[in-house]
Amino acid sequence: MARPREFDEQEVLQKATEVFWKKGFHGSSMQDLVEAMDINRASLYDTFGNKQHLYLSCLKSYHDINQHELAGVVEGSGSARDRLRGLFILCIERFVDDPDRKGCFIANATLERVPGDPATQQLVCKTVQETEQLFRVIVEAGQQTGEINPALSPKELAQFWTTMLAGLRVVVKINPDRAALEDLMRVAMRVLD
Amino acid sequence: MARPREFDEQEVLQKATEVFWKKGFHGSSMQDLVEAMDINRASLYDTFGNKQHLYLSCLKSYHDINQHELAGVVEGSGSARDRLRGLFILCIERFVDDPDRKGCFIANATLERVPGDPATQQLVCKTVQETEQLFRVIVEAGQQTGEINPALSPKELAQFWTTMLAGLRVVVKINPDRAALEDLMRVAMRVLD
DNA sequence: CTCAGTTTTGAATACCCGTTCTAATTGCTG
DNA sequence: CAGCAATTAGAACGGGTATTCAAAACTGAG
Repeated sequence: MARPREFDEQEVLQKATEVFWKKGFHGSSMQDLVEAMDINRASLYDTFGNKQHLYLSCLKSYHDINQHELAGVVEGSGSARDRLRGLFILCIERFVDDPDRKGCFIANATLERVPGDPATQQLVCKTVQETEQLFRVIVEAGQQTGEINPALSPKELAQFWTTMLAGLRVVVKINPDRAALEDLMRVAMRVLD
Repeated sequence: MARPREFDEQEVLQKATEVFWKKGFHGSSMQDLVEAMDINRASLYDTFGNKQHLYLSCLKSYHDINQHELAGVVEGSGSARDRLRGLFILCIERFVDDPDRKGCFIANATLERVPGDPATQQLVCKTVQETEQLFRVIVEAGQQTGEINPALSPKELAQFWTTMLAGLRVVVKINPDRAALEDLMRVAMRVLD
């Protein structure tokens, strides 16, 4: 064999994600990325292809981590309504705790890159479907226990919640206040009655 | 006097808006703008300052047109619920009818430029407040006529609707389907009961 | 008809972009 | 320890970036 890598691929990908997340695709230069990742230009290109490909790798990594975390809440214990609240509170926490106020990387990517970048669009599309599915699982569970009005369409409710979550991801950029965001959630919970 | 301008300021500003709206701030080059506006570089700089300043002028122009249109619906005739629906349907129409799927310029600007560009942030902040105020007017009218549960907080309802509208502005990028968006609106209307 | 005042023109500025190249360095295998 | 193979370093590439400049073109007032 030959000389081994001096860096951990996941580790530097995480650092690149921070840059893209904060500055967007066009707002991040390769110079920014090289400095943040603390690896050489050539290593970057050898390992991650080009800027576009690196961006997608970051987006995928972010998506996987996030979706896994959300799925944990959905599969957790508690009533349907509690798990629904838990989902939102988790997201709100992430937004509010970030001193850089980067919001949601995927939401940012959507508004910057869709339409125009089919690869990003595809990933976002997948994310939306998965998020809807998470909500749907909760709704259907809640309808079985009687917590949620069984006359309502699980699909439409799931889409509503997904939209609401997307809205939070915009609003949080202007008003990153935990209490206000949780108030919003409480109002939105009324559609379940 | 001296030589007069060969172009109409509002007209070329509109063309610049299209570019920024479609490609974002960093995604638009001065070359793109010069070509789209069909004026000379120097004229552009003389009239609009620099790229950042032109961007803000576009954003302000878009904001004014949009807000004026929405205010028209709010001040129009019909029940509170009808006017609420009217507001959403107007926005949905705009999104769905656009072949470029640009979404909402201000939402795009928010996720690309906030935080980091204080001037954009300030304009977005103002827009959010104005939008909330529009919703609030409708809610309070509806509570007087008994269409809307008077026990609910007008402020919180207005914020909820604003968030919902923001959510639509993200979702529409992925699924620009009128029927689906109107379904979302109908679900969201349930919070008023 | 002159000429001051403005706009237009198109080139030029200096710098940053994403990407690639060559050469030097390194660690593992035989 | 020799030699292979991959990684590293840092310069170099052509082209694009936002912005400015000097000169030409133009309009209307005196």
